[in-house]
Amino acid sequence: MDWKHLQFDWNHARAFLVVADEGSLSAAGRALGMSQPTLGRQIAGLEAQLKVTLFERVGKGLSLTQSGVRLYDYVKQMAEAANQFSLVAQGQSNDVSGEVCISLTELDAYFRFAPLISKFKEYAPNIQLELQVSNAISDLKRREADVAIRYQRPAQPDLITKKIGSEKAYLYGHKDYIKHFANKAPADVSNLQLIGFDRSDQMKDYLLNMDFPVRSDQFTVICKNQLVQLQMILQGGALAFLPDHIAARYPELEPAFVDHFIPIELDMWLVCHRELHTSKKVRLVFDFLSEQLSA
Amino acid sequence: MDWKHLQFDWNHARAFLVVADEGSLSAAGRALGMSQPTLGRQIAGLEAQLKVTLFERVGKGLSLTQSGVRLYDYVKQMAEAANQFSLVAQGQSNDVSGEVCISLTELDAYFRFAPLISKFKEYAPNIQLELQVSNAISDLKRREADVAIRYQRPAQPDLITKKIGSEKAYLYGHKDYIKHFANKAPADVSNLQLIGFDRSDQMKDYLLNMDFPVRSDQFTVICKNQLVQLQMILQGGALAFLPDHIAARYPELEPAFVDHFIPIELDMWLVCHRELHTSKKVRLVFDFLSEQLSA
DNA sequence: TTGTATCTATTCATATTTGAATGGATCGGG
DNA sequence: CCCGATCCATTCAAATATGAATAGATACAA
Repeated sequence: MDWKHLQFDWNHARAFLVVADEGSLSAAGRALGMSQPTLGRQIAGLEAQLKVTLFERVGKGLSLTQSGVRLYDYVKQMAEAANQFSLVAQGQSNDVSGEVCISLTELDAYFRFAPLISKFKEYAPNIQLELQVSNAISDLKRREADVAIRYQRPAQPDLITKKIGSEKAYLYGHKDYIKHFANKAPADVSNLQLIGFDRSDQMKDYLLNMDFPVRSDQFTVICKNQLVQLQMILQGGALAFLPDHIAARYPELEPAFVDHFIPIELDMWLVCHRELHTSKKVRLVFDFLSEQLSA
Repeated sequence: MDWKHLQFDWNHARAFLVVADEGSLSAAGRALGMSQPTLGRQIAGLEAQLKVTLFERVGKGLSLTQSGVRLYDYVKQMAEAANQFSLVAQGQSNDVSGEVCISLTELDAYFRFAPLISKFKEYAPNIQLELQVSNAISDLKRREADVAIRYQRPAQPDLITKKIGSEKAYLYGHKDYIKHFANKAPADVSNLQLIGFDRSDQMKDYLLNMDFPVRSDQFTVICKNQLVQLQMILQGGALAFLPDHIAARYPELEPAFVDHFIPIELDMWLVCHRELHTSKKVRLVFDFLSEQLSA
């Protein structure tokens, strides 16, 4: 490696970037938490060392010279790398350690989160994660979990929420089962077998609304565990609600009555207690999930 | 832009990179022109600020921790951007100014150099270039030119040379002319018309060596100017030597007797006087040409 | 084992960098 | 036109970073 060209003051390069972006020494000083004279001297120092005039002092404020413009991109690149450096370093930091509890559904834990664990381990080796896998909405205020992936925006105003995606849920079934009533309208199929979440009539009502003549006795199995539901419809003989991106992983699954069916729109929310947003470890997990799950 | 993550000491990041690469504080100190205690403190400072242990002090020398390895790539990226920054800055530098004289052939000036002028203007706005366009080998020792593009490696040991490519020269002609003796051997074509460089027998001897029965009277035109030669063979009715990459720009040109012809191999050299290699402006031009012309 | 070479860590005097305070300049609005 | 706000440049004392010197540790070879 050739170090000759790295021997200018890198902090001066940062000063250059921030001053260029902020448009004035004072603003840059505020942005970086340094004083205006310091920034001024750093710019002057860089200009002197490079023998390049970077800014034109035009009355109030500074503006980039042509050379400055040409050089800007490179400090920008430096800054982007520096930013990454700092972010990753924060994850590696020794004082970001401890447990963080995440509440999520079986499907998310199984399909979305499981593939991320090794990445997370690299990202923050000192954090242990505890997964609370259930469809029950855990109470973040009581610290049953630190971060949750939810499909309803929580009403409490003191929770921090971030929408990280949306998906559609259809009635899915094995294609061998689906083809029995291909091209038929739901009303023409009498003894459809369904798998329900619970004993509430929520799912039944939703289907009735779309002119699906559903009777309670058609719910062969009631099961809250979505992974089990999935396994059951893979065997054939019944339909269940499933998010599209999950069903897409199984080529043998097909949506039923696509032409007559209005999919359930589900927004995916990342939720976090406001206080915990000041905790480094929780913020790290929150940011990690936000980055990894936003498609 | 978010400046929060840029507020660590960028020079410390540089220290991290160099120490990681050199393997010891002392070596890094030498490489960077700083003292070993300074590097040691910079590393310690960075570790303290990030709260990440970057190195394990293992007896003599330091070795990266897992976190250090993970962070290395980012400082590497910073350094690459910094390197670019410095290189471009050097070109923009006010004290890199003046004239630089380049000696090159007509073909190179016309085809290779002309497309680079605007790029060079950006690269080093304060340098004026003087082109010495001729096939005559200008005497670099007498400063007839500062940098030369040559097709023979100069014998003088006090010249700096760098091979920047190689090309092959064939006998080219207009395809309408070529097709008159397509599939014929050179010996079967009696009155081939050729364009020669000069009155020496160099070209004739070369052809005779390959069993081309060439007579002096077949050299219809003698002309040192290769651009003129090119224009002439484009009109048809004669053949001339031409480097392949130039001929490739003209679809109407085709090489003659490809099966019987051993192309002339030409190595392309960038040549510079040794003393001048200490001159910033000349070094800049030399590096620019070297980078732009090496295919 | 001992000697040599090379490394890191520490000390301390020096050099550099920093920010608060201040003065002077410029812009925009009454 | 003046006033207030905001900017940059300068000054100077304080904080910080630096290198030479030195001490202690480690590896390697005779």
